[in-house]
Amino acid sequence: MLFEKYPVHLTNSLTGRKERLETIVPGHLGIYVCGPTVYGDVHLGNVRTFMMFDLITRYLRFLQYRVRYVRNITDVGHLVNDADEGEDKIAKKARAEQLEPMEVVKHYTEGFHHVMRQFNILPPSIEPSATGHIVEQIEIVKKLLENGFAYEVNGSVYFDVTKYNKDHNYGILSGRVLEDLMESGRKLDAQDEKRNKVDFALWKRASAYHIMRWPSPWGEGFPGWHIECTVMSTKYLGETFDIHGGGIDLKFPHHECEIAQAVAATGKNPVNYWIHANMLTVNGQKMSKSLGNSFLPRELFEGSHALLERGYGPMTVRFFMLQSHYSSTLDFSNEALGAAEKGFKKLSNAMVILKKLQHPGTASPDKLLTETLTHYTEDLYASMSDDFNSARTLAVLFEMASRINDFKSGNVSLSSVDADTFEQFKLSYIGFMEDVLGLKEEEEHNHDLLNNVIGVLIDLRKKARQDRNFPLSDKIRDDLKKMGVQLMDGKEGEMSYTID
RNA sequence: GUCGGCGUACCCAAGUGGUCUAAGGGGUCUCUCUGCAAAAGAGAUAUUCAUCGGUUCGAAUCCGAUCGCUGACUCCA
Repeated sequence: MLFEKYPVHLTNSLTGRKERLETIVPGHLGIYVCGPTVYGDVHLGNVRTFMMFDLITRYLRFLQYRVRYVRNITDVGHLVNDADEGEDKIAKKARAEQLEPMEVVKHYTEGFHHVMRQFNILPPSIEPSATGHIVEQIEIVKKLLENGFAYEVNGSVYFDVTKYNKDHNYGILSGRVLEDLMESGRKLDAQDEKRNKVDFALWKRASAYHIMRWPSPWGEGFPGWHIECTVMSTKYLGETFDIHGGGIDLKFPHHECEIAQAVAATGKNPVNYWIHANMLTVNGQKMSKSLGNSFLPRELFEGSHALLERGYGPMTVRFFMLQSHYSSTLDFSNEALGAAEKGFKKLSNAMVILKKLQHPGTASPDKLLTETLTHYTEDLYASMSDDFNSARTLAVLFEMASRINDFKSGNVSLSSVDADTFEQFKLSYIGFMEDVLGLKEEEEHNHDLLNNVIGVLIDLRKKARQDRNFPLSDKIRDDLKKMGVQLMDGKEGEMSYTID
C-alpha cells in the first residue's frame, strides 16, 4: 500500500506538533470537516478551506487509504450576535426575504455545490445536514444532562463549562485558560440564563416569532451552535475518529466546544488529529463577510469586483491557492493572480504535451537522466506526505515540465530513457496534477465550430507564409491574438494555439 | 487585556539546526531557436532570511528582546 511506503506526517493542532499519521483502522481513514452555513453565498475565503481539505482527501485516497469524508451543511442553529438575540441566521434571512427557511437553505446549498464543482472540489462521501439530525442532537443533549454536564433553564439547555473543566481541560485545543475567559470580555447580563458566561447553548427555546423550531423534552426550540458537528461526526465516523478539519477561525470556541461535548457525553477523546486551514487575506486582512472585503467566486471569474483588475479562471485560482501551504495565511492580490495564471498555463501546457508524447520503444538509456526522472516521483510523494505541502509539489512539477518540454522540442531524445521509466514519469506527472492537486485544463471554449473556424484561418495563414506574404500572415496572427487566440508556429511548420 | 501566528529577492512563495554559497513561480536582462512573433531551452538576478543580542563546532531555522503586520477571545472557512 502506498501509504505504508510514503507515510504522511501532519501538523496536529491539538499538540502543535508534526506527527506521523496512524489511523484507527489500518488502511481506513475517517475525516470530518465543518461545512458551510447556507444562509448566503460562499466567498473565496470559504472556498480556500474546502479546497485545502479537498487536496488532503484527494492525496489520502491517492495513497490508497479508504477515506470516508464527512462534510456537513449547517442549515440551522448558528445564533447571531447580541442585537438579534436568539434568532438564528436561516430564520432571519427567511423572514427578510419572505421565503420559507428551507427555500433559503436549498438555494444556497445548490449555489455552494455549483461553486465546488467550478473549482473541481470533489463532493464528500457524506454530506449530512443539521436539520436532518435533530433527533440525534436531542439525544446527546439528554445524555449530557444525565451525565451532569448540562442544565436546563426555561426550555433552554446549556453546557456547564466550569463543571467540565474540573476534571477535564476546556482549552486543550485552543490554549485558552478558563480563568482568563471568565474575567475578560462581555459580562453576564441580568436576563441571561447561563450560570457562567463561558457556558454555551446546547438547545435554545424558540420564541414566538422563531420560524425554525422542533419539539423537544424541553419544549419547542432549536439546537445550539456546536452540537450538530459533534452529532454528525460521531454518528458517521465513530466516537473517536481520525481527522477533524476546519478553518482556523473555528478553533475557538467551536472546536473547543465540540471536544468538551464529546468528552462529556462519551468519556472519549473524539479526534486524534486536528487540522486547521489558515485564512485568505485581502491587503493583509482576513477575508470575511462582516468586514465587507470578501469576493464571490462569480465576481472573481468575471473580474467584476472593485478590487479586481480583471477576471481569473477557477483553475488559476486553484493553482494560486495550492502555491502556498494550507497552514499559512494567503494574501490575495491581482499581481499574484496574474503570475499564477502564467504558471498554471505552463504546467497545463506541459500536461497536454506529455499526454501526446509516445515513447519509441527502443532506448539507449542515459543513467543520469533516468535517475533524475525516477527521483521526481519520489519527490512528489515526499512533498505531499510532508504535511500536504502542495507548494513543494508544484515546484517538482515545474521541473518535470521542463523535462517534458525538452522531450517535445527534441533537446533531449525520448530514447535516452527506457519505456518503463518514461511511463512512470508520465503517470506521476498526470496523477499528481489531476488526481492529487485537482488541476485540469481550464474550461476551454472547446466548441467544434470555433476550432474549425480557427483551422480555416490557420490554413490561410500557412499559405500566406509559403508565399512569404508575411504582412498577411502576421495580420491573421495579430488579429486572432487580440481576440485571445494565440498561434504558435512549431519547428516543422506545425501549428498549435491556445484560447484565453 | 488573555491566548496565538507571521515578517525570506522587485512580487508571490517553500524551507524551521549541517545536503542552504536558500526550492519553485512571476518579473527583469542576455543568449539559442525563429522570416518575425509566441512557446520552449541556456544563463544572470538574496554571501542572505525584520532588527539586535544569545545558545551551538554549526541557525533563516532554537532562546530572549525590540519593531512591524495579523488571527481568536462575538457569527465566521
